[in-house]
Amino acid sequence: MPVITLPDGSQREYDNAITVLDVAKSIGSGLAKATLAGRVNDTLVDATTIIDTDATLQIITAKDADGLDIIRHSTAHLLAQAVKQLFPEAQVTIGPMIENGFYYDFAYERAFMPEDLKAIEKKMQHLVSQNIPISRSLMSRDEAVEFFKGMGEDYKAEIIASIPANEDLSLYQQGDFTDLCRGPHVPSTAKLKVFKLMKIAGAYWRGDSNNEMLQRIYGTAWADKKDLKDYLHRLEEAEKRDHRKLGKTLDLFHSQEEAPGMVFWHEKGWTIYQQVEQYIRDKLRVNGYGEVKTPQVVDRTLWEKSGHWEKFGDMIFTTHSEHRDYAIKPMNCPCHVQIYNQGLKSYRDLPIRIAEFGSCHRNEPSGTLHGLMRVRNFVQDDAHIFCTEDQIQDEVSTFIDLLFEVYKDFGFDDIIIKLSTRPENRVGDDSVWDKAENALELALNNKDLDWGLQPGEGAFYGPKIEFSLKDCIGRVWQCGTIQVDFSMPNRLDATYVDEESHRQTPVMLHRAILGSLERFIGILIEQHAGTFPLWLSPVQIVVMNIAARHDEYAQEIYSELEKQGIRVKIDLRNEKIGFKIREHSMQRIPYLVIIGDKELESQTITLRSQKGDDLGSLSLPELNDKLKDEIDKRT
RNA sequence: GCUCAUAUAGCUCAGUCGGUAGAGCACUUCCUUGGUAAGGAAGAGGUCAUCGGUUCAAUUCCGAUUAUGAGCUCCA
Repeated sequence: MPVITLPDGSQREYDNAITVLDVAKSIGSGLAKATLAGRVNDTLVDATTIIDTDATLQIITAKDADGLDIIRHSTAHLLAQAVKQLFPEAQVTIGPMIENGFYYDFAYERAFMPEDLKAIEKKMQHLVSQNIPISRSLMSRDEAVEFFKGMGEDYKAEIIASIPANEDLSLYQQGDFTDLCRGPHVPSTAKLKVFKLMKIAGAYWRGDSNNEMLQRIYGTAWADKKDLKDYLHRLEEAEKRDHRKLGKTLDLFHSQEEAPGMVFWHEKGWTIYQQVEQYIRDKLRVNGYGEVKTPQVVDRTLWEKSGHWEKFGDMIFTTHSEHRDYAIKPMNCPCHVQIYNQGLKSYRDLPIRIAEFGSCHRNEPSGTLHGLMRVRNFVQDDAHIFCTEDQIQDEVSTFIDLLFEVYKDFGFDDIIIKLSTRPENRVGDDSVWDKAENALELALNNKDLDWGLQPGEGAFYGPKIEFSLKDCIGRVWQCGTIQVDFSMPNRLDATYVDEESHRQTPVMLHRAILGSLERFIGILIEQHAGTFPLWLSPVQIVVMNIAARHDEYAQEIYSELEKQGIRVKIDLRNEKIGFKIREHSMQRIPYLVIIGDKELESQTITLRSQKGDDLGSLSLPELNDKLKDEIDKRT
């Protein structure tokens, strides 16, 4: 006699054990039709699951986030069924749902082609129209291994074999296709209507690059057609913001075959770069950092001593001269320790904060290069803080404040924070790790920040906090970081004298806010879709004439603005004003100044915004004030 | 680094089922001096990524290389 409690608190009593779907039916036929699954006592289950005791129940439909997840997961199975029907030799592996959709990995001797994708999608549609019921059954582990081996599904059998023997496994069957799965799934293929296969890509078996490569088919799936259309539209819009595309059309930078992973900054791009660098330089100065500059080519023995050679040797560019091997520096920290080591340091000197915009080279694998986001030559807003263990928490806390201040100035407030703790392979005593991890965690909690834990993801020398920003396509890029390092100061013989006159080893904090300036500018380009706020705009204002008789006055205005330090250009070309406005608007110039008879007569200028608003006529001092004000506010 | 795809004018892209290529924009010259997102005309511009193979003939077919793109793996 189960009593079912619904989310609104109402209760229904049934004479016998009853399925989720039957409960839905008893509420209404519309709900029954929409039912995809149920949440019984906080556990997601199939619609066909039988409830035989008192329970709370939420009917899951496509309107619930969980419902959409289930649709995506079930669509992955539908994809696998279609592939097996079209390519019986293909072996299935795994097929989870992901953000916006799903994928399924197959092992197949021949590469799937785009035409195959079309055929598979058609087959999927066909399976949907057949309204094939999806049913769940249980099997012991060993039975399941035999079952899949018998079907020639070696990968599936391998997955199952790695599950503890005493566990029963659930299988989902839809027509001629059976897959191992935890579920839940939709009750029949007819519930899956809105999907699209997106692309084919390689993916390593079990995510290990030592294993063979499988073929992954990505798809997107939604509750209704409008959502799919919106999603595809979002992708199109995101493509327009692609920093590589904007970098070209806005003449910011380029790269070419002779220097893969390196950036040729053009005048306009370099102007942005310098604005960003100068901004952060000022921030560091007023926050107690001293800026330094260290060599780019340093004998490899230093890198051997620091431990980088052993761990990252194959990614370090090298050069040699007179029988000595040098590394093109992949990072600044060992050099900063050399500066720290000049002269004896007292505990009274700590903390010492050393900053550098040092050009670093890392020979990143060719397949990972990506526009400005992943390059082989980059500059970080890098700094190292040498301090005592007791000073760690204060330094971390102050750093986080500074980081948020900077991100805010750049218009970012959606920041993802992750704390990475001790990995298996590490240096240093556990007691020291305890102390460092606690310091980082405490600093985060004292600020009431949301953060995620990444156990085991810390660097070999210490735990770290990572701060990431999302780009326009939802890709997450790590920018800021603060890492505690117990290893390098010791390896490179850094010491200080404590209160009792004893030599101690300082702790070193590695920290960056923007991370790679290259990557950060890539994110800025996408964030603003190329239309930068005035303070970052490479060209802030363009002065243009209506006709040749206005040249002299236009030139005067131009010179005055230039004297004020405004990044101004002048356009006196023999073109119609509409043509010039179009060109400069497309180049995202924030303000356009128009000079004609009217302006010449009244000794004013007419101002037009990038968006196309007519801002009326202003005197030169008024214009200067307006620009200065906006630049200072960084809006 | 791995899988798959791509590489044609400064840019965006057509095209050649093997017979040395075309558009729009940009560029140059001339006309036009025009008030808020494209005024008109003419002209110039390409060893079809590189190297090799097949062929009477390769930009086109095949192979390798390099770079780029989408993923995977990696990221001090």
